[in-house]
Amino acid sequence: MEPVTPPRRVTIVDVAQHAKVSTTAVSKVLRNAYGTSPTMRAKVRKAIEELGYRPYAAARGMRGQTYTIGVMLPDIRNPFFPEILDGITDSFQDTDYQVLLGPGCNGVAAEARVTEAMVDRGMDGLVLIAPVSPRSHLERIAGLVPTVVIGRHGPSAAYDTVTDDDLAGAALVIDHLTGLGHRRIAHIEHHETDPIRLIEMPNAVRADGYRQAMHAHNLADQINIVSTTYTQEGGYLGAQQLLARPQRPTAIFAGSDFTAMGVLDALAEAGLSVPGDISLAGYDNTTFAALGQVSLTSVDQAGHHIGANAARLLQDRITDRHRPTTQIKLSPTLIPRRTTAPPP
Amino acid sequence: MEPVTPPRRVTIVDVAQHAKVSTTAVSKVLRNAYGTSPTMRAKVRKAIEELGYRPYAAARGMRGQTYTIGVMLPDIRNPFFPEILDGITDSFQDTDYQVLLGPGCNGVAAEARVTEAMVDRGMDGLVLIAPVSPRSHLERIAGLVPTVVIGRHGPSAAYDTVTDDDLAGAALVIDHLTGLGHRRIAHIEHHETDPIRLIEMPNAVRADGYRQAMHAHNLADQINIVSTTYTQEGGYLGAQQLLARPQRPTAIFAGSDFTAMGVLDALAEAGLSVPGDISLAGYDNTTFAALGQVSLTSVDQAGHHIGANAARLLQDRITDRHRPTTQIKLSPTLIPRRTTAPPP
DNA sequence: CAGGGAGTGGGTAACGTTTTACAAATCTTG
DNA sequence: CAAGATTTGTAAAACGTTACCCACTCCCTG
Repeated sequence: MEPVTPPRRVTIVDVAQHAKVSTTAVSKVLRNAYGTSPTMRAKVRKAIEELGYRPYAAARGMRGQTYTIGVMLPDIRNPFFPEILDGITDSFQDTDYQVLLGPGCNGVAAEARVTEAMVDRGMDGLVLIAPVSPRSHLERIAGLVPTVVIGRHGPSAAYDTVTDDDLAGAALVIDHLTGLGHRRIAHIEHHETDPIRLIEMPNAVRADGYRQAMHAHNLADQINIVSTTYTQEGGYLGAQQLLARPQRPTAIFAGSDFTAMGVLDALAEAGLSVPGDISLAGYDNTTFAALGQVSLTSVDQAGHHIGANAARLLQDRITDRHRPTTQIKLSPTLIPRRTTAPPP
Repeated sequence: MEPVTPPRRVTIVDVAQHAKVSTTAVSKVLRNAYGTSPTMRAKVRKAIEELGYRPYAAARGMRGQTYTIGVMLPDIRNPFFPEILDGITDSFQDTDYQVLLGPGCNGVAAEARVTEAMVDRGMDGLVLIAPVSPRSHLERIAGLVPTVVIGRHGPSAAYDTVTDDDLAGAALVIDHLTGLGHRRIAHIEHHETDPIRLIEMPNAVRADGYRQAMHAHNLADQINIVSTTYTQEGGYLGAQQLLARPQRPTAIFAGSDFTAMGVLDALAEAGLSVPGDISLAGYDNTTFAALGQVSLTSVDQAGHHIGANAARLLQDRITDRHRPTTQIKLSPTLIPRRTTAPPP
């Protein structure tokens, strides 16, 4: 019923014969290269159309280009990443490049596997979203393939970066809460010990932003941090710890929306109302936060812009590998919702 | 500072020279092919290790295999797909295959672009998750590359399929609701007109399951369907329509969790309590449903199993392209939560 | 001891595209 | 109209890997 063997692919040679030109000519037309007359272009285009020819990426790869962009994203479950991804894919929409994703990178080993696989597949450019790999690995990869890193502070000579201004984002939250009259504002952070990551990882920068903003509002004595993880469970445990401390905070700044979800669970369990007893703010403005039942005040990173900028930087670097690297920092905005209100 | 040009890749030739064997020998070791002595394997392995050699996928692709599996997923935002994806990637974890994702496929044109791109890149196998493309396109692709289709009912001679038993899933919901005492149970479906899709698409099968289950419970006269889309907005509009109809239902079966979120918004706006005034059930058991603030009764498709089965079928088909096709249907389970209760 | 099978290894020709070098044809310009 | 410059097209050589075929050595069997 179905063909026993898949039909042989139409190649550039078939096109050349059909159009009665050389294979070189076809190749030139495909790449919009120099040295083609309008007449020839027309002939070749017609032949390509009639034969349904499509260039074979593997063969192209052998000569240097695969027209493929690899995007590594750490956790496909985080509803913040799709925004970035859309920004990237939209930017490559009208180019010859195809974006492919490397999935499920939780941890250094998995990231290494995926990035190496992308290099092995001859990808023309890489976007690494919020990688946790050590800097040395990122720089090695960037030395092999044009690379843009998203969500990692600290400049590099090897790769361009695009980040959210997490320092400013934390300040937005504290400004908002102090504006409402809060003074006892606690923070739940994602635990970090490695000295380089304390400087580069967004979670560490957010915690730093919290401290700086509290200082700026003369609330240094109210600084109250609990250190868990950016997960629902981390938020749950973190909130429990906060409630066990002597002076109960009137507001909690959770480092991510995921964390905030866990906090909500813990507060409900403790019989506390939000925002009646305690105000709560998150970070990332995920789909969760926008749900009517949740309506969580959160910080919106301009995800689409982040992705679009990364795509632009990558295209620039592909055309000129030796251009000096760029660092772009994008400003977040606060989305006030129903989980924040004046203190009781 | 950084190397001006990326260093030339280590090739199989370098390895062969270093190990003092032929390139053929190296290739054989790499592929665990027949005709290698333990001594030679050791020599080659050592050389590979010392030189840090990695096979170049593009070159392999020219000879037929790229060791790459492509997964097309329609909407990265749907929190149900990660489960499937994990099932797939876990299954390929310990093989030489690398899984890559094709992103952002909303619509027939985008799906065609991504699938073609995957074929062009010489992928060894494809998994298409809930594709909306016409059947003819799916069969064409499957004729070129081993393919497994997830979430599309109806058998094909060209590709294997793995689906949730949506008929049974709908029955689970109706059984649960009638068991609680409900009789006026309405359903919000995703609108579908194309005759083939009415048979093949999961949303259509769910609606059908609703009808059949209502019949089975002698509630045929209570069948009450509103036709919108599987989105939050679709749920919102659908619920509004239902509330405007003469007899208000005591329970709503939303075709997806997304839809249910919109229903919750509309009910809250109408001043109705859940489950006090109206019970609500969704489908997919997404992360949303599990949130403490939402706690939505939903149907869980065994996502991980779906993915794992798809991976297994794909590997089987790669080893034997002419094996007859298989259709696997997996049973869903109901997860009762706090949005369903006896009618008022 | 001839014949032959099993176990090892290597030589070589693809695979489909782009790049480099160059020949032929056409156009400028003094 | 000659001499150079530009345009238009081609032939052939890579790129890194694998498949196919052949050669050689043992060792077994009749």
